Amino acid sequence: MATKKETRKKDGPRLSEFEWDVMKAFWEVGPMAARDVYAHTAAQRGWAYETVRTMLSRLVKKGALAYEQIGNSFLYRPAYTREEMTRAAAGSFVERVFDGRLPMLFAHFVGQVSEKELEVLQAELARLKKTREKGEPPK
Amino acid sequence: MATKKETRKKDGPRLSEFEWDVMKAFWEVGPMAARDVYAHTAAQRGWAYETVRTMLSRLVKKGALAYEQIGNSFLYRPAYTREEMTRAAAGSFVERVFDGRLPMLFAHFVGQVSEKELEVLQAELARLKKTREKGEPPK
DNA sequence: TGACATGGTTTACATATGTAGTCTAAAATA
DNA sequence: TATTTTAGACTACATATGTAAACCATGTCA
Repeated sequence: MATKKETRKKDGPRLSEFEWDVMKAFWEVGPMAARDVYAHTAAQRGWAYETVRTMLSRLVKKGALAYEQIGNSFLYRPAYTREEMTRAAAGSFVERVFDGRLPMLFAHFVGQVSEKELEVLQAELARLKKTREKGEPPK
Repeated sequence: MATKKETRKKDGPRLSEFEWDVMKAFWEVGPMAARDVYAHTAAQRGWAYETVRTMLSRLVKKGALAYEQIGNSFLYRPAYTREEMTRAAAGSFVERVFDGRLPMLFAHFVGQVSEKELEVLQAELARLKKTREKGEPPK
């Protein structure tokens, strides 16, 4: 292990389950106005427009979304990348469920990968290993 | 199991973050009375005894803990194995954060494994692959 | 047998979350 | 300019969660 002390990067605020859905919509389609979010999520979630706006407000309040005014319409966009948010969520998940032990996590999930995913994963690991052997710090 | 539909004892109730801590204590040390849980968790969490008991009550109510009376004392024990609970938590996590795509999950975590873990993981994958090639269904 | 331990039940209270409505201000558009 | 669209701010309300106290029943031990 390169470093022992996990440096707390800007992992962003914690998102609730449904807030994740909203954020994912943003990461998928980019900046949106409230109406777009409504169109995008209500279709699958059945949310009322007002509910979407409450979600947006809360996300803005907790700093997960930024917005800029374009004329009368506000354009919201994620204040963090999906990777950053994912890092935070993944970290607390591993901590909570697997006591922070990645091997436990892998042990749990490897059995679920498909044939093809397995091969992709193996290739990836091989590549990662080679990268590390070359001394290049991963990521 | 005669019926086929059989409500396949699903993966247990959803646990909150701190409820996980309580459950982990049980999976680690086995059945406990309230005061044991208090001794075990309060040390690290700073919970009041009453708080521990509230946790226990809620966990019983949501079916995560079972208990049996032994004299005056009640002995609580997990109603699900850690594996079952983990499966549920892991499933919803992968769904929420990685859209249910395991490759995304692996892509996220492989970069965090240490050298040694990497090798162990590779070995495990190789073994898994071989197992599958032999036609044995995984798990 | 009476105090104490132990557990149950109930209550409390703040924050978070899911789900939404209302009322208002400001901007766009007819 | 008047009407419509949008966003904002405030309000609502149930359930969940974190944290705990109060009160009650009953078994246990001195």
